[in-house]
Amino acid sequence: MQIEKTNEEEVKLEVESIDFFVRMMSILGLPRSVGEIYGVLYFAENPLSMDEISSRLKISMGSTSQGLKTLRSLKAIRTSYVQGDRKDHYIAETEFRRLFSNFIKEDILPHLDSAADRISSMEKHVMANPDTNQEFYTTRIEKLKRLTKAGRKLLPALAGLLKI
Amino acid sequence: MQIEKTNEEEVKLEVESIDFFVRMMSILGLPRSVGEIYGVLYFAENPLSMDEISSRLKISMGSTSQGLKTLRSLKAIRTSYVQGDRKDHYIAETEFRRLFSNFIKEDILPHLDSAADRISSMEKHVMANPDTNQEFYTTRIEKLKRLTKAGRKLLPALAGLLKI
DNA sequence: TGCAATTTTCATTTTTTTTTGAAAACTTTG
DNA sequence: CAAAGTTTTCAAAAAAAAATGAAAATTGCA
Repeated sequence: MQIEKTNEEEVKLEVESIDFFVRMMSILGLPRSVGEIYGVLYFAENPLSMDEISSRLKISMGSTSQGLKTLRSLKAIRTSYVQGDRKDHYIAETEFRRLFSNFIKEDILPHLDSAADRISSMEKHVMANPDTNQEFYTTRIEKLKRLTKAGRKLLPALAGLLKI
Repeated sequence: MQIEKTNEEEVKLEVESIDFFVRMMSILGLPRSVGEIYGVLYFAENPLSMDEISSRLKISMGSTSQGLKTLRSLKAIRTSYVQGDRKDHYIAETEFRRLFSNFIKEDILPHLDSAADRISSMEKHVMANPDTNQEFYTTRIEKLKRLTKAGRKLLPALAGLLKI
């Protein structure tokens, strides 16, 4: 059984942490609950179980389970075995570099892949239509190609630049 | 008066373009209509007026006006004067480098600023509470500082790396 | 194995975001 | 300067996203 958080300042710290990560995650387009959960775990000295998280945040078990799933898939948290407790317990992964790299791989690159498909069908439409201003369209399509190519290179590299 | 788009392949190209940019903008958290408008303008050979955009996309003038406002504030489009027409006309800005740089400046950096405030109040709470595991908390706060500092440096530099 | 504890799923509800449409506010020019 | 054309604003409606909670599935232990 986890000891309750009683210290006033620790509670305030947790509140700030939650707020911080809610904002950060919202930049990445992740729902509020995901930020809240990560915020609680980030300053937790011990691994927390799902119902500890859910009751501290006063959010449902359903939301908590979903949020933990998202965070797990981003490898932003990991489970840790706790002696004599059969619940799963969670710890925040604090290597932001890896966290970002997973986010990019999982949430951004797939979009760039589908963008590539879209671009090649644009090319077909321009080819199929010889009597238009081909040069204009071709130039614009080239730009899109360069954009997605650059994105595909730059974004994964970005995480590597994070010296954190 | 604008000549109607009659060519079948051009219409298909426009549809792909709209789809492409709707997806791209949604990565950036921008609403569908913003992507649609940019998508129409990107492959337009001539500047388009607001009602041309709104009727091609079958969206209301209100949405169109809002979307154009957003795109203007990101400097993703610009107005162009058209002889003998009193409506405003719009052209897509196709330098993605500048577009990104504006997005980062406008939509990301402000969040990092408020993050900095949040971190300094975290520090106050840890200071105010001498009997806790100070080292643990201090280390985690340091990480957040490094993260936001890195973000503030890296993100604006990112746009510069886009050779587009 | 069977049972209680724990976690996940998912239809429904709630909340948030986006769009609409009509009125208000501008602008241009006759 | 007034009237028609154009654009913006904003309350209300619609759509999309997220949270709830209860039932179903899974898990671990006796």
